[in-house]
Amino acid sequence: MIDYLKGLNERQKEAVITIDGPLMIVAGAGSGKTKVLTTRIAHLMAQGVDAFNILALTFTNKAAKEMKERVEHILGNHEARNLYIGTFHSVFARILRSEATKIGYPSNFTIYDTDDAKSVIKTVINEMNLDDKHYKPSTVYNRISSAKNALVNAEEYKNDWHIQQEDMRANRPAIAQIYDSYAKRCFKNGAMDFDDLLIKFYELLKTVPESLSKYQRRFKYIMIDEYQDTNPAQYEIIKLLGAMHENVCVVGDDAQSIYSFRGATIENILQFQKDYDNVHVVKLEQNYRSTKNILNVANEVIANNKGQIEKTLFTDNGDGEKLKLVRTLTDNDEGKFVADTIQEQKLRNHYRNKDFAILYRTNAQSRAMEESLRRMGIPYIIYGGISFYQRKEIKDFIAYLRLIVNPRDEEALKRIINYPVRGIGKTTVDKCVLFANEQNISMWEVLTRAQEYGFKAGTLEAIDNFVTMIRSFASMLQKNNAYDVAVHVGKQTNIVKELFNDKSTEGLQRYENTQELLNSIKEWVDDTANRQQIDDDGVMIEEEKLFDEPEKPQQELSFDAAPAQTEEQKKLGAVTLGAYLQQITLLTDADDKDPDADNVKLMTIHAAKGLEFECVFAAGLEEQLFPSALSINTREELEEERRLFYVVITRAKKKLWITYANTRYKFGQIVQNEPSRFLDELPEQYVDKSYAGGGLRNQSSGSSFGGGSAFDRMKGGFGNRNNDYTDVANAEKRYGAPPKANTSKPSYATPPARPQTVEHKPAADFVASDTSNLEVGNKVEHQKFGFGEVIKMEGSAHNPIATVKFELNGEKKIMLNYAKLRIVN
DNA sequence: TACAGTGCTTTTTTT
DNA sequence: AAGCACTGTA
Repeated sequence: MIDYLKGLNERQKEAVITIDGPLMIVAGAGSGKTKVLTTRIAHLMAQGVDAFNILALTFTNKAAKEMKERVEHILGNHEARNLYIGTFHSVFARILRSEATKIGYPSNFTIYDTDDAKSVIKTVINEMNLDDKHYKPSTVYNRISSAKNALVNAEEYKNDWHIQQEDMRANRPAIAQIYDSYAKRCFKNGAMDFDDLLIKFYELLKTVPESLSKYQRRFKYIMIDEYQDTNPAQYEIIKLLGAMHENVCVVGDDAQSIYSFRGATIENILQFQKDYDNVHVVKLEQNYRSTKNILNVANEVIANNKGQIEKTLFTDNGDGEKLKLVRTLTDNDEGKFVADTIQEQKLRNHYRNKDFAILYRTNAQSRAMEESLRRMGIPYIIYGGISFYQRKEIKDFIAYLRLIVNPRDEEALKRIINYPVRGIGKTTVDKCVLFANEQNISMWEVLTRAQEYGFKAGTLEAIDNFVTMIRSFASMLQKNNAYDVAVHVGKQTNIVKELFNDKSTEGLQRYENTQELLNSIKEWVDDTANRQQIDDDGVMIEEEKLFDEPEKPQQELSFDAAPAQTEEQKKLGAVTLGAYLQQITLLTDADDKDPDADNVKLMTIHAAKGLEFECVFAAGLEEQLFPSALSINTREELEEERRLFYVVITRAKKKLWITYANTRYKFGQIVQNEPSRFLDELPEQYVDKSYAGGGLRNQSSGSSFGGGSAFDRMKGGFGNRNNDYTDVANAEKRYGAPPKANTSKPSYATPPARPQTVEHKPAADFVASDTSNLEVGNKVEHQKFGFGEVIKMEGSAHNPIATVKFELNGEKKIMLNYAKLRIVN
């Protein structure tokens, strides 16, 4: 075993060896939080605590996986596999899978993602004859979700005066009713949405004493990462689970609380100290991640927030470079600047692609970045946005699988009942739903008893065929693993073939996606089976059996009297389709991307929480965007935006660029934004300001205005101002002369002083030479820098870079793909 | 019933 | 810009 206490500082050591009683670790950014958590788990186990008795809740699946691996590494054995580590949602889903029947759900309950949930809400709204333009499913969903996260059920929602006032004011008084119907519909469908995974688990603990005591006894040590981002539902669950042993350790940083929109509240940190006596508090204030310059800026920025736990981050790291604050004309120019700078940094400082992250406030900002990176041939990967599992073809495929496992899943059923087209159209579906509602049975049941409802012969036959097919699939579940079932379904339904026959580019892509889905199911089956192998060898014992007498096989709510666990099922073990589906919805797309792959990472700041990168670009620092226009109405909202800014700054280890554009596209229209107010908060002594009028690539302007580089265009005539700056004087003071506009185009800014260049006037007949054979010693003429001599060649064949010593302007690195050089000799 | 074309809306962040 | 719902046509 590694001497794990070595290499910890005093505070970290304190946090690790304090194992009994409530502990709160206030961990500043980059203070070695993960290290402390993993070491603490290893320490617990080294002290003889059984891994089965340790529960660790993380914010992402990725963090859970990493934690497991690191504990394993420290201990040098595989005991860590037995730890209960995962996200709140996945851990609770797993437990609920074995306990769901106690609260009336089938053990194969479906997990609805946000799209499914909204779809159900929409159905409910329409059935209530409400206008779904006014009662927008997404608005209603958010409202319900907030309620759930605060442990407010439909009944309480209806009776809460304050909540009702809010809904009245928004002229949406029916939300309480929708909430009620929605909850009932989900229950009837045997489905839980994301929030249900929390509140149903809470309900289980509250209403089933055996379950409460079982898990209280089991989880002797509880650890919670990213505690500042927990919501009241999670708080209450922890409180219940930890009540027996009170060995609850929470780790968080109030300065990084950025999920209040999801119901998270910093109150939980204060409440924690009130709820337990003698909370041991440890502050980790030494930062090991960033340079002094970066950290100083971060500290000053966050100091603008009022309420916070007092702490001061410091570091022994070097000063590092100043931060670069860069303004560009457009969002496209911003993208170009970022791509150019990455290219330049790779060559100059030998960085790899994976050393860079481009972080932004909204997913929509990725597009401009993507285009530039693609044009430069820089490999990148985008996190977030539409995940793989949200693609239509994937959801369709999975809907079949869901229906097979849980025939009450009405969302899945409606999705595929006529896909591929089989003559069960909208009219028929509507009728089925109506019958189902009238008789309070599931839509599936209506289908199985279709002959009772007087459908036309043709329709009846179509329904019959459909039911027969689904039943035949379902009969496979007991003997076949998830992969085999999926392959069979793909073949029999013709959905794969249909996509295969679509020879359009999108069709091809969709076909490939279904193949990828099948591959990933295969991978999951193999992985899971492997882990089972270890069970058989006695290293690991699966699931809850360890603690209680074996439970009675649960009544399957699926198909006509499903038999209890058979030998075959036991042999099949954990690789069932049901088990597969249970985890699939909870996967983030970050989970199946390799973080070590050598590509530039693009993601929102939210998604970057907990990560670190050598070089970071914080993009889009503009009013309306960051801080978001929607979050500037209250101090609380604004402070959360500022914390978000703090988070992005503290992701950087070595270098940080902060960029913003004068104009950018929004909903297909150009909008003009002021620089972000947060830029005012950057202390000048740590920041270099500059202007990138299109970066190095001013020969190939791809900017939306066409013709010439941004810089060139700027030199053109300026017309009338037509912008609506509200704080002109201040803006000028900060950022130089005001943006101006010519008549037809948006305003341009005058750049702050650039590095001095002695202007060179090229000859009238200047013609760029072919520079593919350029070599050291060549004399050249550059359009702007004048005459010089090539002193060094580097870069790759398709992106050569020459270092030229100019007579008047000194040494410059010239990217030959973009610059025009005339070879003189 | 199925598809094609048209107009309309888009809330920041996510399990 | 783009996706979606709705309308009209075959």
